[in-house]
Amino acid sequence: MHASFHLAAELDAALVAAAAAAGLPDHAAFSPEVRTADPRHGDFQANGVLAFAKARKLNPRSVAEQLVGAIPAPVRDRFDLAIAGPGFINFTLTPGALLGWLQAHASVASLRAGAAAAHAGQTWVVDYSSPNTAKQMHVGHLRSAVIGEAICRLLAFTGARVIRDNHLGDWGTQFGKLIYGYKRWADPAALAADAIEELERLYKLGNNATPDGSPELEEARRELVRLQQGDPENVALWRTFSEVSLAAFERIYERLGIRFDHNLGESFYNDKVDRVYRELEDTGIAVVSDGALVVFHPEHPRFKTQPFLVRKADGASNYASTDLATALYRTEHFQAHGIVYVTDFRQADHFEQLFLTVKKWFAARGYRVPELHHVTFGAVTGEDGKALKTRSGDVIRLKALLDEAVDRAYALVSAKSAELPEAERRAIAAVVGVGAVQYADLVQNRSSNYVFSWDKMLALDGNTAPYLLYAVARIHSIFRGAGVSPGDPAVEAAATPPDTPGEIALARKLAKFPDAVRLATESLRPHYLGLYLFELAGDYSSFYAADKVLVDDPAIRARRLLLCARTLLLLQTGLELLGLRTLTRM
RNA sequence: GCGGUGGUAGCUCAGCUGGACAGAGCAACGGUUUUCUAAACCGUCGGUCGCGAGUUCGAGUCUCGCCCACCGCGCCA
Repeated sequence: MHASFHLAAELDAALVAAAAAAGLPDHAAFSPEVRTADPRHGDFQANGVLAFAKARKLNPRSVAEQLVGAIPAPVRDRFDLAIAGPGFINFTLTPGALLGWLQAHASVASLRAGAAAAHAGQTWVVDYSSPNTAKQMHVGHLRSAVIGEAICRLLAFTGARVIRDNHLGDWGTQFGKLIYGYKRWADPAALAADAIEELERLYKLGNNATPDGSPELEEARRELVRLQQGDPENVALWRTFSEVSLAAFERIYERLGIRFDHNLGESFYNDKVDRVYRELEDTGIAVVSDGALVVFHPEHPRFKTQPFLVRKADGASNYASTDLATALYRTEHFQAHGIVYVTDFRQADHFEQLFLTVKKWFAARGYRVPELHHVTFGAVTGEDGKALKTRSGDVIRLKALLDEAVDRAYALVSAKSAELPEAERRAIAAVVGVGAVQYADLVQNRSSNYVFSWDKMLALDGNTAPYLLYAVARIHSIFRGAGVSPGDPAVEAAATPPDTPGEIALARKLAKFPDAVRLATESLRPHYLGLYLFELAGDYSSFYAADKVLVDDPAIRARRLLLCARTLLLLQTGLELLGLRTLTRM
């Protein structure tokens, strides 16, 4: 049976064709707007008829009737069609069509092939995590890393070549203070034991010892100048700071399933900012103001007076300089079609100015202008509602958060599954604990702030990773009991169409996976996929409670095993897209 | 002052870019296991969608005004 991957897209195309076939006036302007529907009404719904008819003073219901009458047979055969309300067209998959869709999409490769059209042939650079070196990662660093990685995986799944770039904060005035502190108070034993902890201590000492206007601050500045001029001792120190920091970051990234292609920090662009200054001045985009090189955007209500400061009055670069150089490098060297920046909302102005400047600059020089997206997210705040800041004293270390999550998961798995050997319980706890932290960040719409709370971030029931992982584990358990592998072709060929309410609800949910992926990717909001997976796991759990899989009737058994196999495939694929690992037992 | 984001059930949050009676988790209360993993399932309770106007066949969603919270706005990143 014919079974396109993305059913909503197929219906959209069918309605456009039907509008032409029915000879609707002005049909080229008709946009069906097919989307997933409330299950009470159907699987998909065309909303565009109302607006189209209304604008042309036509009767919406009669337009809908003409469209329905002109829908081609291959579509009509697979959906129950209904016109409802003022002029919605509802499409409900028939049981046979559900079976066809499930049988047709049996592997990750098949899903990927169906989804890959969205970004085929494109290269996307994702700039995420990007911590400052010589500092521990704390809970405030979690969101960028977790959301960024999910976006990378979604883009790759939908066909893009993805370049993961960790734009480290490895350059700037803070290194003068750190070197100042290091040269006076470094403790070799502490460095050997926990280098980054010691560097953080030394930075604090250096920072406290160099108040504004003090001779000590002048000395710290001289250390920075020496570093920038290539003084061997300071360069060697700086290099050590970076290596030590990166090694510590890698241990966190490994636990979160993140592997960067590049760690091109700010220092990498040191020798690339002069070209930025030159081209911005040559094109007249930047001007000198109060000694600094700045960009104004006269067409913008605010940025016509609020400057984008690309070079400081003392001639030094800042993050605007390096971000401009970075955008150019990504466009020229990586041939990026799109660049995604995953940082918190406080940098919204910066990126808006950056994007405006890049577009003008690239257009003036004839460079291709990539798509530029700032993926913002809210801050993680303390109980006082204020953002957690690196310098505000006792911030919670990311490592400590993950450790605590794993500890709590271990206690739970030991209580629930005491019969499992300890090593396996440890392994399960690592997946469940870290997954719970990742999922907690991914299931929430990223734009709102939230107050940090151990209990919230480490919750293990409700809409959380363990709920999804548990559904996966139960499916594996069924296949162990059945003695067949998920996706066994002989079993699936014997399947009959879904029949019970539980089977049908689950099958209908499965067929909407493409919409969830599309929505999450287009909007760069992974929580849409997270919510879908939660609903899918819920439908599976209801089905599981209502309909026993391993029954004697071979046809019923086969179709339920098909549903189990496909739920497993989509849950595993979806969780992997979010950056989570899965389990076969828990 | 200008601008950004947010304000939805007791708590934490969704709400697919304007669609059908506003949803979920937690909490509270009640029920389900001699049957594939009860980390589950089923049910009950619970909302002036911050406030007020407006646009629309239709508004939690768009426009305007106001209130509250957090944040940004020239040499930190």
